[in-house]
Amino acid sequence: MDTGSTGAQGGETLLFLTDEQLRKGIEAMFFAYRAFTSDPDRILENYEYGRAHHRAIHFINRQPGLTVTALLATLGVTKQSLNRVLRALVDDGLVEARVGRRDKRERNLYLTEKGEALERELSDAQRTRMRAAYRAAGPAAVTGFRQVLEAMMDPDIRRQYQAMRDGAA
Amino acid sequence: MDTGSTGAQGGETLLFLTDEQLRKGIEAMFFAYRAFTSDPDRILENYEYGRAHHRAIHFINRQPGLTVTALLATLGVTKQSLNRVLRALVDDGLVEARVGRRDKRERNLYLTEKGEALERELSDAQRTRMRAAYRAAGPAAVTGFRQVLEAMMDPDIRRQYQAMRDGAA
DNA sequence: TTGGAAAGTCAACAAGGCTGACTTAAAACC
DNA sequence: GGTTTTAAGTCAGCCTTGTTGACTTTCCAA
Repeated sequence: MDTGSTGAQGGETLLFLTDEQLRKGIEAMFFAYRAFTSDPDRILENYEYGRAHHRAIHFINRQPGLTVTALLATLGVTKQSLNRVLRALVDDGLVEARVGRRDKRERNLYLTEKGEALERELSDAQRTRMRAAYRAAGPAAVTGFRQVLEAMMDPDIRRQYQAMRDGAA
Repeated sequence: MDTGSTGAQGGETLLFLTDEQLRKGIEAMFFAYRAFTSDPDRILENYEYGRAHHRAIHFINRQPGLTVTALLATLGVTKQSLNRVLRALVDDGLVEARVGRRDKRERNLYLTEKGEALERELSDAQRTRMRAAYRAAGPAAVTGFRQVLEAMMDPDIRRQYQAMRDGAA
């Protein structure tokens, strides 16, 4: 039904596109992603937070002053779901929601010092693993890694990702 | 605190290990993984199943006859959590749990034809995206992609992954 | 001045994790 | 042969994080 061994343009067999190769990639994604989230998860247990809080903190740190709507779009969850998380972070003094200057309906989100401290703790753990993997695999592998991941994203998100990539120098 | 611009052994600056590069990698993982799971998720909505059922089906298909304990170790969840999922799949006739031949305490898990049909539907969708990403990025990128993901896994899981990789030809 | 957008909130629900306690059957050990 | 351990299964209850639906307040803009 789906052998993957489709004849290539140049007549070359695309061995890296066989079903078996694709399955390996699928499993690698599953196992690697689980490892990737495990370090921050362990840290978050000590606080009263979960993965959802981590994601909010990450993107607020990344784009300080972004609006709730923008964060909603980035995270891909509902307003109600994000609100629960955001309220906890604001109440606990990790995130500040300032009334928009141009448009007073908007809330611009910023990390407080306390929020930045947690962000650093979480991202340090995550970067440590990422750094070890990058170092083990080497620069060429890292380029390929990023290329495949980008190609896998939905186009809208890819644009957003690339804008963020180019923006934050 | 953590500039990432550590001097290399050869005196060369490791640009691919800067904090910024690592953060890009972290975000790429997040966005790509979400896209990666979205196709099967959409299909599963039509049935009464979720991501947990998909994972069980995937690994039973991959290693037919594996025991409940082995599946537990692969998925990294509790017995109670898996049981809920597995019971539904057995009751609905997608998975068969045969009493072990050597050890009658064990249950060897197999997909039924119905189970295989759903597995195919799910993995077709996931492989279609993976194939498009692989094709867009090219063989060299795919090699790098797999290398980084493997390096990111926890060692125990990596061994398990590699065994599965080498086993299923 | 009125329509619509941004934000926030309440309530209820579902999936899928978790812990703890306990049973049954069978293997393994002594 | 009796005891201990292991594999599986189950019940109950809890938590996080997602969902829908309904509704309010504020405020920009046509």
